[in-house]
Amino acid sequence: VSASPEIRCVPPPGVRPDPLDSFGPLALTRRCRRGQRIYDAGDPATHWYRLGSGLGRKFALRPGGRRQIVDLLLSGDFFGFTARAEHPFAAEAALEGTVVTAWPRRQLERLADSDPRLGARIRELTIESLSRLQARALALGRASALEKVGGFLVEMHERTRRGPGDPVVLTMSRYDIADYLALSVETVSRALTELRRRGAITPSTPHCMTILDCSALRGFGAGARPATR
Amino acid sequence: VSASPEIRCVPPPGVRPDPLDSFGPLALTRRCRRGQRIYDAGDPATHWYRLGSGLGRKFALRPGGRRQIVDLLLSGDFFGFTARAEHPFAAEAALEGTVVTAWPRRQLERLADSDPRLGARIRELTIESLSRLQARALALGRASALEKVGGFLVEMHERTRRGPGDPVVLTMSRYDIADYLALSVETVSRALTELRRRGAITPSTPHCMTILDCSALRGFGAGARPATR
DNA sequence: CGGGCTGTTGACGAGACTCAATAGGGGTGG
DNA sequence: CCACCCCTATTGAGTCTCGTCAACAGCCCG
Repeated sequence: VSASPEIRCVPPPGVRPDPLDSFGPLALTRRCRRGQRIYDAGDPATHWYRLGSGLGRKFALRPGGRRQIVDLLLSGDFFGFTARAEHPFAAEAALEGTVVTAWPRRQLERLADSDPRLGARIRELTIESLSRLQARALALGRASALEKVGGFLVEMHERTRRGPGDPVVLTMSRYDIADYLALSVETVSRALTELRRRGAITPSTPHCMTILDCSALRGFGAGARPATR
Repeated sequence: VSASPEIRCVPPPGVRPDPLDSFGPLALTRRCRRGQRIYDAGDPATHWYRLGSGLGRKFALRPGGRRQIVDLLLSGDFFGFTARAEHPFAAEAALEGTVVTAWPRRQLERLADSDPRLGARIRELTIESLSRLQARALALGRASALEKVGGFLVEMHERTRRGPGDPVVLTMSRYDIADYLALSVETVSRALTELRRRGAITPSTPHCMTILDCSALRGFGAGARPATR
């Protein structure tokens, strides 16, 4: 946990209250610069984290030098859980001023043993994280680039908890999207252009667009193929 | 939980003892036919499960009719955890005679509140499942088919806990592998042929092969590409 | 004002998917 | 017990998507 200005006991704004907040004295909140590491792959997994605001990315670097983003972290997302003693992936802030809260893992686990409410909350959190990753396996398995990007827009719209008519705000770069979907940047860009051409989205700026046809986004590229059994 | 012959309090053989086993009276163990559903997508998530022996698959059906296997379940794997009230995916036995144990979720959660050891064990299980899915996101993100299939062989070799020189036994069909890696059956078959041709594996039967060059399997297709961004 | 970063678009080629044919195996029913 | 058939696995040929290389425009920041 080597980072810049540290603030104690500061509940992040805009996030619903949490049983974990009652353990404020244990928590350590800090503000990160863009690209700043929260932890590195191989670091001892001493803490659990929650992203307060901004954007984070959990990723691995492939032998070829290519980056694979395993999970994009939005406000309220918990991360850093691992069964092993060391983090298998790295995590870093993807935006300037990203706020991250850290709890010491050992102490929290001890407290959970005496406080069922905390224990249940932690189970809930890991299961939520699990659901996110399952959805992710599905997204990565999608056949076409159009379907991947379309599904990504819907996912982001849902995860940022915006109304049906509200535009999606993509705070991450095209490179982040590409590495998240295992596509090239050019393909992501082309897919967005194509979705626009087909009238599924209307972009105002490159990082903000309105979803016109949500169901189309989900189903694009899903050509009727017979089920392989 | 609508299934054939039900056996109570039968600890599955070949699996290490578990705190959960002390709740035998709660558990319900059953033997499944090949292709038999354990639960369907949309079913109320009333139970947690462990696969005793055989093989299971957790999957989703895409609009196009294509199947995406979200997780392959091996002996000892726990599954069925979800944050929601309903299972987002379906799970079924992939082999004849697959043995599955089910615990009622509500009761287990109540017990976990009073027994820290059980609570910790459940946390551990979900986190293990989490790790498996993260590794999966990585596998699906791999670029080439050769790399996907190579990585799959290594994953199966590790997960079945066999010695370095022991052959990998693939109890699942090529279709299962294809749907797991989001490839077509033909591509999987061709990749295996190519790996054999390159001397990375030596197959005895279609479902059993010896890994000769493990590091090659991992790195295949990882052509040196410059890091995006 | 200049330089690097980001985003978009075009041209080209490699790799994966589809369609198709064939061989082997296991299970079922006659 | 045998024969048939369906399921599984493999291989070939053609098409098409996506990755790569390249060029270019806009923007922020120094």
